[in-house]
Amino acid sequence: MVTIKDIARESGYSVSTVSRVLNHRSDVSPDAKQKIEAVVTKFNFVPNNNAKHLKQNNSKSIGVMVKGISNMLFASIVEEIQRMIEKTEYTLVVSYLDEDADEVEQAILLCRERKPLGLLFLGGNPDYFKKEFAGVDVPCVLVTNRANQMEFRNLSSVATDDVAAARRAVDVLFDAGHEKIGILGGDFTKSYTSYQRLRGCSDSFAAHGAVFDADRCYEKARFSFDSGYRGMERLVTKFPDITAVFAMSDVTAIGAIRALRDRGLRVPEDISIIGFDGTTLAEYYNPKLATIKQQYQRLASRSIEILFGQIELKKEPIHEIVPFEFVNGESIRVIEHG
Amino acid sequence: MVTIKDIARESGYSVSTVSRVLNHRSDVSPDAKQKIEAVVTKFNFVPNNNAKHLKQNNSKSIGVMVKGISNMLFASIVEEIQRMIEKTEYTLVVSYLDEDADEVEQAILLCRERKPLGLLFLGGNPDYFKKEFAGVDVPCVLVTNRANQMEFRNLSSVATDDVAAARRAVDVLFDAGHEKIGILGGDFTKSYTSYQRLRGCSDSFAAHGAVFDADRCYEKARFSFDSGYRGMERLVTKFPDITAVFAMSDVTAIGAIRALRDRGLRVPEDISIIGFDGTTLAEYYNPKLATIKQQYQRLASRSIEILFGQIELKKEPIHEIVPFEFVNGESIRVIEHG
DNA sequence: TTGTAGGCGTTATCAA
DNA sequence: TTGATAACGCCTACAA
Repeated sequence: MVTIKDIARESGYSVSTVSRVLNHRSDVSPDAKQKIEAVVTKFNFVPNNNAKHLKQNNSKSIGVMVKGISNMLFASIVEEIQRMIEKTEYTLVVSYLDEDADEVEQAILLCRERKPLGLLFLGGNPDYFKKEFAGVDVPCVLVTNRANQMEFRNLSSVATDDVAAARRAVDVLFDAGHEKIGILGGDFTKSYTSYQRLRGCSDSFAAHGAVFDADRCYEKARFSFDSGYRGMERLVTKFPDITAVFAMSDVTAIGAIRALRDRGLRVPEDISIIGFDGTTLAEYYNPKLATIKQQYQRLASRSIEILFGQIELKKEPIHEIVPFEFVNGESIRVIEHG
Repeated sequence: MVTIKDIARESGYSVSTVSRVLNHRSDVSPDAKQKIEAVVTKFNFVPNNNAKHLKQNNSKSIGVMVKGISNMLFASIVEEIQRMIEKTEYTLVVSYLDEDADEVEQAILLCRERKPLGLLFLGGNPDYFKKEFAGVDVPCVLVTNRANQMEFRNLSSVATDDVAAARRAVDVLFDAGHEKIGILGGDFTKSYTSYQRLRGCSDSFAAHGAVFDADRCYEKARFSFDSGYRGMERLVTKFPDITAVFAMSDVTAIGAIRALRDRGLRVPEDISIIGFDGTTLAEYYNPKLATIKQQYQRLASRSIEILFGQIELKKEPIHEIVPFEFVNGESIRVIEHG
């Protein structure tokens, strides 16, 4: 292995001068710079990151805690973040967690082990934050969930307004003339996102003078095709005269559609469905899935900008709302009441 | 920051004894072990990876080079690998590359920077391997592509037989009575996988006494919905009497189906489609997509096993073929020739 | 079974 | 503008 010492010996300069050249510092003569760079190229030398970071006690890395492996929205956001980070000198350390895992506990572990300069949480549960977040001392951004009610000086958030978005989804169903509406969502005792969206649902029910009975019209489903399928089976069994469903993710919605078709029910003729997230998949599915679109590019870019603002410019935390959008598809039937 | 010295001081033992306990070595008295572990827990101490790896000059990590961000098969494989690696003391360093990027060049960079103990290539181009792979000196496994014709003593492979699998896909279309068959695949001058699958197609054409005219029946499409959509538009334009399409990935196939529907063509009534990869998506799509299923769990598990065999047991490279499987769906119409 | 000391490759401090 | 030297936190001979 070729080290900085080899470069020093070969170029005739000292280790310190080589280090200075490597780090693009100005207090080096052009002459030395040029000679050393030539040797570096010749030996194809790349500094040892471990040594560098041991000395500097940081790793120029950003940790990303992703809650839910099958969550396509998060996959898109990660992809987007990856693309942006590539252009910088930072590296990304991505950790995939279970939908219901304790992300803050994991984050604390990650910080100990990898010393990232900042953290991005894709999804998060405020309970965990309140309980343990004091143990995290690097700048963080909570993405897709709001964190404005928690006053941590190192926690920003970039989120969609889940209550309003879910309410909008259910409003769409009511407006299309549906009254027997079911919900397919996460475990709202564990997932704050699911809880918020559930609130949106119940708001919509209330606004339309309907009674929201979670026992009857809510069924648990994780964010996967398979779980959506099984959740829909249970929902249609306990709520047979259902005419419309709001699924809290596109993936869940698609699993649900398949379950309905396998029972001989058509979408949207027999049952209407609206999803959530607005992933590319929704657009390409048959029927094209009506959904609430979260602007994932925007969520990604703002998260990174805010995080860098906190890391490099020591800015104050910001709590930002990124607008959602209803995207119609072919999965909702309008019922004419006569 | 709490270091091994703090633990030593606090526990009354020396740094080396603490180190021994940390590394689960046997030459420590139960007494010392217990006391030290208590202090470690109390202080929530986690060793500094940089220091550890600097000394050991490796990072107990496995690099994964993923060619193609939107490739759902690769995503499934990565997920599976992640799950298996979690149980070991290794960590994963995942690099996402463009479909047509030079993965070997990137791998060499990664090795310099991160010193992984082994490398997994999800997708790869033999040209790049032949040209530069000699520069990689850690054990590697090429996944989904064969590497048996290249004799590197540190390169194994676990693959689906792309030629046979693609041939099978086109055979299925011929057997269903189709003759005007189009192909939607990658750039076969750059992607070896695409090239192999193209060969399988042409074999099938030959076996059925048909002329394979790539200019007419082949259209380029990357492994994304969007690209499948546009590729299909071009294909149907230049080959208007087409009745069946083999798309070299499920994602491409779904993009293609949407393009056809947007032109008022139905699948499978007007045009039949078969995909490739056998991702969960194919199963949940409407119509359920006929596809060639690659056993991604098996590809993942064998890759890891073989890689660990090379790393830890210094085994010889292996070139393994994992069988594929035709999975029927609702996207192929059988034409009765009368 | 335990402790001492040296070194892994780099950067930072200070002196020249 | 340069160079010598001391860290960074950990592991590992080797000695006790």
